[in-house]
Amino acid sequence: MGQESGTHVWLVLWKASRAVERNALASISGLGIGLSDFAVLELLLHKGPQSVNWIGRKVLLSSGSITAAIDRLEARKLVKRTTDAEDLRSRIVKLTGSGRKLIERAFAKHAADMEETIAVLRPREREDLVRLLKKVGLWAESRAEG
Amino acid sequence: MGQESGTHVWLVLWKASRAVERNALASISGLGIGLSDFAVLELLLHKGPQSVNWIGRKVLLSSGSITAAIDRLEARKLVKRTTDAEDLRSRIVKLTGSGRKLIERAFAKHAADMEETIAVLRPREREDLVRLLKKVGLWAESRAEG
DNA sequence: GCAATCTACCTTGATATCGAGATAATCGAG
DNA sequence: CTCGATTATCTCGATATCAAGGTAGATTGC
Repeated sequence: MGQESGTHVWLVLWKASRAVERNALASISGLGIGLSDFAVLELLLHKGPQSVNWIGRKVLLSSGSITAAIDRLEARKLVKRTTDAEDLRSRIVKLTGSGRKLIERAFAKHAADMEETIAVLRPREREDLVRLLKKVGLWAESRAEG
Repeated sequence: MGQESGTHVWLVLWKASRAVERNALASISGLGIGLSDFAVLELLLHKGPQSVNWIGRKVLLSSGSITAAIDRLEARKLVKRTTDAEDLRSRIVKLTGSGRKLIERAFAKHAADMEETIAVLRPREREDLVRLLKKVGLWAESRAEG
């Protein structure tokens, strides 16, 4: 029994992530939005109005993708673009009333579903998992940049 | 300090997976193939010739996506479709000589890179991480189906 | 033996994503 | 003040993915 190889850890990580992602998607797709759009709305709900660019960096979308995402959400009147008085290049995105209502509902459902999805793990296990994932995640991130 | 919430565990899992995925992609994109194509070739290398359908299930691609993937690989002469004598509906996919050469090289590089990517984790930590990921992954998978 | 059903694969149409390049506003050096 | 560099956003083309539907071979029930 040798140690876990890098490829094996990666495979397991990938599969687990896919499986949990399917749970997350199922939890919100009923509301007609995908994971990216959900992430954008959730960010606006908890962090308040933000610039397009900043949102894109936070949810790991490229500049092209975040524009498309905001377009989608704006078309459905879930968010609104406003101009920043201080920097005319910057467009500030904020939730509309219906957007707020939708994301509040979606987030509550999502949180409940995610709770069930990781319910197999006991509190101590969750802490361990988070610690290990952060450790390898941060390392991988720094490697990906450098 | 309450326990880790489901959404937080999911967020950390997602970020770690994305970060490691970027490493994996960087490791093989130099050879002109993406992660899906790599997974297909790697499967053929280690499991031998297989039917299109079976490959798709193994690498978690939909029927449309796996066809497109095999088309890509076939266009680059990395794999070849042959007919199965026993079931004419089934097309058996096998590596060509150059396909084998490519994936052997790619896999070696990939394995080395993944080893470095998880090098922050000590053997014991890797085991823990794999155990926890499998636990939550299997659970999430069964939930996604049911 | 043949009709109904199933299975494997492919095709098509709709989305989502990215990267590169375009545009416009801001900043900074001189 | 003005020119070049930087920053924020958008546009466009290419790629990847999925879901649904189509075709042809295989299987089952009668």
